[in-house]
Amino acid sequence: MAKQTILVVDDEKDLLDLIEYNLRKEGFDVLKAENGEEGIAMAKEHSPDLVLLDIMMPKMDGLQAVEEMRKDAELKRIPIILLTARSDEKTEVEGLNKGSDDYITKPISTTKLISRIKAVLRRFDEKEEVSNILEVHNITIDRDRYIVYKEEEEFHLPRKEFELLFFLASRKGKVLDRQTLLNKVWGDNIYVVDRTVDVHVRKIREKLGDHYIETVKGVGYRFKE
Amino acid sequence: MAKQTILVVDDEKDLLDLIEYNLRKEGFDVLKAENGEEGIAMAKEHSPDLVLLDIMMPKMDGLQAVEEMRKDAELKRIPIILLTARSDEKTEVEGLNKGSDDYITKPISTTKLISRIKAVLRRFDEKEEVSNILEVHNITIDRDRYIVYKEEEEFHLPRKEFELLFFLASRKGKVLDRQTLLNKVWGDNIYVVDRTVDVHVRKIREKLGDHYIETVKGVGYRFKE
DNA sequence: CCACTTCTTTAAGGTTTAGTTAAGAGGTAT
DNA sequence: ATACCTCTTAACTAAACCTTAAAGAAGTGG
Repeated sequence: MAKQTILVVDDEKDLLDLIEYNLRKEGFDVLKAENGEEGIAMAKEHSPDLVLLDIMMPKMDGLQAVEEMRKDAELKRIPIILLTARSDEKTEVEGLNKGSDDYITKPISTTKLISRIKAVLRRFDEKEEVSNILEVHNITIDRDRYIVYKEEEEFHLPRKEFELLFFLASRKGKVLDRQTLLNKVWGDNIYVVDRTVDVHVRKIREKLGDHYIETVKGVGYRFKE
Repeated sequence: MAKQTILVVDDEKDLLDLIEYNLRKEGFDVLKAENGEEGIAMAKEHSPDLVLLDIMMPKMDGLQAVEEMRKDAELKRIPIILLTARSDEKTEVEGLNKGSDDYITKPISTTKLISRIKAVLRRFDEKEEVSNILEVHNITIDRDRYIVYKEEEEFHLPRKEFELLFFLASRKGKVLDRQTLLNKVWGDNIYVVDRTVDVHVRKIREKLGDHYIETVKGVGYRFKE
């Protein structure tokens, strides 16, 4: 699966870096902003999967930012977790009322932070009724089961091969260059040489036959229509 | 859906009334008890959908009450949320170990209380969606009795192994990653390392054979279809 | 048809992930 | 108290997977 992006908004640089470090270690992509205004601008530009928002900030405080985001059509469905210096019931209630999805008090335990983030993301994922089953040509790619079916036969591809196939198939017909594939399947900040894509394509062809993924020389690969 | 009933057990009458008021406003039915004993009696009589339990109480304290409930076949699957005067890591851990499902510290924010209650209920609803008796392959998993039957043989799995098996079996075919399993079987706010899942899977395989739970490397586990 | 670029294929090595074992902390039952 | 469970963790092993480099094949443009 492609990496999920988290926007962290906090005016304390040190904390920002600490959180970034921990989130990246968990495999998230991280965006940083140092005040509410900047945060909102960044959210609009990058559509992160979740926003982690400090309440106490200059320029525009966290609560205001929550309000802003909830008013904005583009942003209103992005989950928000608020951070605050100490447990402050009043603010907390206010935050939750304004539309944040969870609330964490400093000092932050990293484990707790990560698990809350994942819990919130999962809750949102479950809401989306996206089908995880693709049927193309004579094969079925079932992402719930991680199985590819082809004429009664089951193929259990390793994760990267499966994700690559799934991604190509979900964009059937469109030519995707190697960099795009790397970004979407491997993740934005992961550096691997682009030949890696070729090798995976080869493995897929080896298993399923070569009539599914087409090479477009000089550009990339395409799942045949 | 019919109204869900919540049993609130607390010796402070004022708080009891306050909570009742707020729960009713949210559309719950409310039962009240003023000590552990009374609470348990009431739980047996009315089978509430959730119990909200103060830890500090005369007669029988909250932790004892949790224990009692977890031992009782009728009551053992009713979710419990504990209330306590202040954050106390030790008691919290103890409470969760004894089998409560969540933990809230006073003073209580109404919003938070409601949202935790709904979260816990949601988790349990998901579990209850399926019948308590699953028949898959040649085994029967009976969650009313906590027994797995396999060709005339009975297997009494420990709680966690059982719940894990049950959860996997109830989502037969779907690959579930470790984090999801931890959250659904162990609970959202409980932090254990994900290798714990592996160990439990191993124990299950050891007892029932390894043809039920499949590993999907890099992703998670799946109950074979 | 030659030179050049881009892809394919192979195989090895390194990394990541899962399996396994054992030990310790708690709890429970005798 | 003692022995026995259950759950969790750490540490080691084993295996699957991913990545890379490099050599050969296939296209492409002059």
